[in-house]
Amino acid sequence: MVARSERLLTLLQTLRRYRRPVTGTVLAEETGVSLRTLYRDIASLQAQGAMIEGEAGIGYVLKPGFMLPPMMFSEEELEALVLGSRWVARAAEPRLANAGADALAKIAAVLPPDLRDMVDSATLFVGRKRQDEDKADVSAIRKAIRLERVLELHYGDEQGRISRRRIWPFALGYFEHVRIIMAWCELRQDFRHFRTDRIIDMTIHDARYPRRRTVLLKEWRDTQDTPIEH
Amino acid sequence: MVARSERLLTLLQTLRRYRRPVTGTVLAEETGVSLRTLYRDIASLQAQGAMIEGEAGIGYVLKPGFMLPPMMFSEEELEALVLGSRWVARAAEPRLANAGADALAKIAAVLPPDLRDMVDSATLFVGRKRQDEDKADVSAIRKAIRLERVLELHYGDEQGRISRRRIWPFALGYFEHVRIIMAWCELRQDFRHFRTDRIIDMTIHDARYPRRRTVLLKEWRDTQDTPIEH
DNA sequence: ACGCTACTGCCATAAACTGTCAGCAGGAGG
DNA sequence: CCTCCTGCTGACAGTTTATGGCAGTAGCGT
Repeated sequence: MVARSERLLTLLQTLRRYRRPVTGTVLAEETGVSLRTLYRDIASLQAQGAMIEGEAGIGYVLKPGFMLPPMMFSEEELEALVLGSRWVARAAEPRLANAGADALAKIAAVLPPDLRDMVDSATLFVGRKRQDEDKADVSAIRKAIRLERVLELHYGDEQGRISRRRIWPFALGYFEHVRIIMAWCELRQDFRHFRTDRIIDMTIHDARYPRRRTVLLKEWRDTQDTPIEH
Repeated sequence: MVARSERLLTLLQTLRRYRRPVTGTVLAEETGVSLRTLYRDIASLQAQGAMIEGEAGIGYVLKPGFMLPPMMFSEEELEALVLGSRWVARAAEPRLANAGADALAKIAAVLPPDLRDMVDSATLFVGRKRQDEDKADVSAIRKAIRLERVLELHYGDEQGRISRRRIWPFALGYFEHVRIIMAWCELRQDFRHFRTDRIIDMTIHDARYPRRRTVLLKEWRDTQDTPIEH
């Protein structure tokens, strides 16, 4: 049942062990299969995206890199990967940054639609490492964003004035040592951001807010002078 | 030839579309296959690590998350993923940080040995985003590290004194706005770090340095008071 | 008790895979 | 130019595997 796919993985491993070109005959012997079948296996791997180069008179070479087998990631792990790749794409040297952007694009390409917009709304800012502890339940905020739920906040602003607001959160950002919720504020009828460490109390309403998170995100981006994405 | 694996992916997609439990009969119809075969397909997916839960009288539910199909990553893309995951593991909120560490472990687990030590030596520090432009060819440095080659530097120190050194580079780090090479310095017979923006000129020698990069890395870690890895 | 459903074993049939043989094409070396 | 080595494709038969239908067991909810 899994004989074939296992053999393909073995073939990749074998191919990676050699640095020099390897002839199909050798590969056929090592994988315990006929030459004809090996050619078909190579074709299968190439069809699946493996960067195998074959030249007549030379042999096969696997371009440097690695093929990840099918892997299960939880939603949070996926978010961590996306977030990390994006950070690399912004913060690293140009060459590595490009690699980060490519990796991100590859992952996003195979994501189903309902997870793909997480790539957009995962985070927008990047900052330093230390995080202050605050009482706001970040996973609850994340959940509210995912489910497009109205969030009611008791919020203290810069002058210490406490207000009560209903907001439509659509993204969560990291900036310096605080987390920031990007949201539409029902009170101000405009986009506002809220520092999670200034949240005194919060409630997630059952009601969905009347607009799509992705639309809010896009409109918010359009209001920005300097686009966040390159 | 790929009919089966494609069907399994379709099955995952279908399973993810529903939020509620779905009966096997429905899934069999949607994937165009008999009920018996569907049970076998489910078993295959579970064997490959998919978190599918089936309960008699209820149906099937896919636990939140996503199964990545086999994907080809270049060495640099892989490095970007590793680097990004590590950053998330260190810098993000605890919950996301754990997810980052988990994702990193999952990837490292399936990496062949020759790529796995890249997980260790990829980078050690994390800093802010802006990078100064400097003339040192970072990819060349990376290559010297990978091949364990002696690197000869014309290097200007803090006081502006120019020295010439042969070093054994074993890791490349990011710290604040500069990149730093971690290396064994032949001149000082000790571990030293070198800012890439202070490199005036450099040459990669053909000679390999006489020790293993991973050993140097481990020894250097042992000399640190505060361990870098958690 | 009843209906619904997940799950397993069995078996005949259909489909895919595999190996052998044959032939073509392109690079390396004489 | 020729020869050798190698990648690559097609055709065919033998083998393996996947599939579907059937029967039966067990768990969950009403």
